[in-house]
Amino acid sequence: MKASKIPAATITRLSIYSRALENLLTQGGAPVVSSKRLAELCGVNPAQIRKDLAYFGQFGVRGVGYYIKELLFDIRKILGLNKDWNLAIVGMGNLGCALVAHQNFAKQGYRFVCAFDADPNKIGHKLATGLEISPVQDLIEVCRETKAEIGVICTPPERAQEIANRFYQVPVSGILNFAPVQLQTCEGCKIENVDFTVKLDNLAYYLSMS
Amino acid sequence: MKASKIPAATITRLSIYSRALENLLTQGGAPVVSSKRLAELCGVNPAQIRKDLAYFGQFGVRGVGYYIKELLFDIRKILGLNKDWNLAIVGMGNLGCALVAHQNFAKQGYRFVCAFDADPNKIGHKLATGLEISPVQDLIEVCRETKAEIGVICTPPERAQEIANRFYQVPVSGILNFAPVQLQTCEGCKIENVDFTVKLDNLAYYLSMS
DNA sequence: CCTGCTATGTGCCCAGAATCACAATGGTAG
DNA sequence: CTACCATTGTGATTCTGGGCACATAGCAGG
Repeated sequence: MKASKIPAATITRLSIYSRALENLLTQGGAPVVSSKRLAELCGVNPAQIRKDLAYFGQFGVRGVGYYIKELLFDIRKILGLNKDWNLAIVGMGNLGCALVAHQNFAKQGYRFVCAFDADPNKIGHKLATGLEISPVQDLIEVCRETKAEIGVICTPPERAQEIANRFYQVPVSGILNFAPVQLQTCEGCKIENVDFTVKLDNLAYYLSMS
Repeated sequence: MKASKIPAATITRLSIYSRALENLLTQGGAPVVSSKRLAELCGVNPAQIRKDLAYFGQFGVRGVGYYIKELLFDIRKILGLNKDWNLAIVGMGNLGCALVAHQNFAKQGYRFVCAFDADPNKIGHKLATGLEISPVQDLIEVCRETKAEIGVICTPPERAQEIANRFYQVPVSGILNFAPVQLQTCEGCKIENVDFTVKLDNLAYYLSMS
């Protein structure tokens, strides 16, 4: 497809729209939503929403708005969420375990298919979901067996790059990195960082301004 | 100060620079780093770094580079990290507990001073740090007593807005929101969202493209 | 003291993204 | 069937932010 012309920010917003649409669905109410209303819920400009959607086709009805259920379906399809995705997670500390147990992943079709840790005491331990922790030495092999497509890194920062390199060898096509370091990238593997201390630093900056 | 003219992206990058500088410090080596080298570590353009810093003054030595220790100190000061920040956290599920236990917060000067949950079974339970879980009904009162400045929301999405509204009444000056909803904002309170399912959706999109 | 080298600080330009404003169009009521 | 209304889809405009390139300035060596 003509992927590269679409702003990354648009994709991020599509994801946010889908959350809002899900909420609208569970709340019941009218089966239609206008770009104006959806914009309020998402904190963006109405024209922004229409333009974002325009990249992918025409989804609305003029004079009416967007049919919530259908639009949600279409957006999920655009995002590639009409299939399940297999996740491999490394670093089963507090955060790692919390992520595996977290509801939102499963709900969106993300499934943890293998988990790793370097600590020998943790190997073989079963998580709440029944998933068993494997030694990190076996990462490449187990990832291939379980057909992991996305790697999740929850290790301390000094270990993160090494784990990423192994993921590159599997190979996985994407990495979600929770460690506060900038990973060296690799052709064919897309990296997304989740760094909440960065977000906190942002808050600290704005608070110390005013 | 002349806050508003500075791009949000610049602040985010400053935070990333500070991580890289911390790593350089612990690794030892030369006491000086060039914008070129730092740019490699952070995955950005060298000119970008110089321009980001230029918003706040002159920190380098021409022909030499930046003194790591001093630059780190200066950046932390810019970000408002030369003081400790008091955090209040709501929703002590897996994720909430993991955050309280997480090392990186304390290291950067973020301290959890109170914790809340709606589940009566959890009230009074002590966390690993010695922090005791309070009933969410007492949020406003306890936040004031403990001088909480930033609120952290780890509740399910349907509860998040209600918690935010209480935080507004305290008032806190910032909220770090882990729930996958767009919170209604409030004058004087800055909100930062940490939504890793959005990041995952981004990955899913790019992977289903190629 | 002077010359050359290196890396910063910064003015200028360009690209991309957000917003505005309007034309196009489907639905509805009379 | 026709006319009107509401809301989408989109061309044009504006603005923010990133990158290039050069002038500037500190340091080292002779």
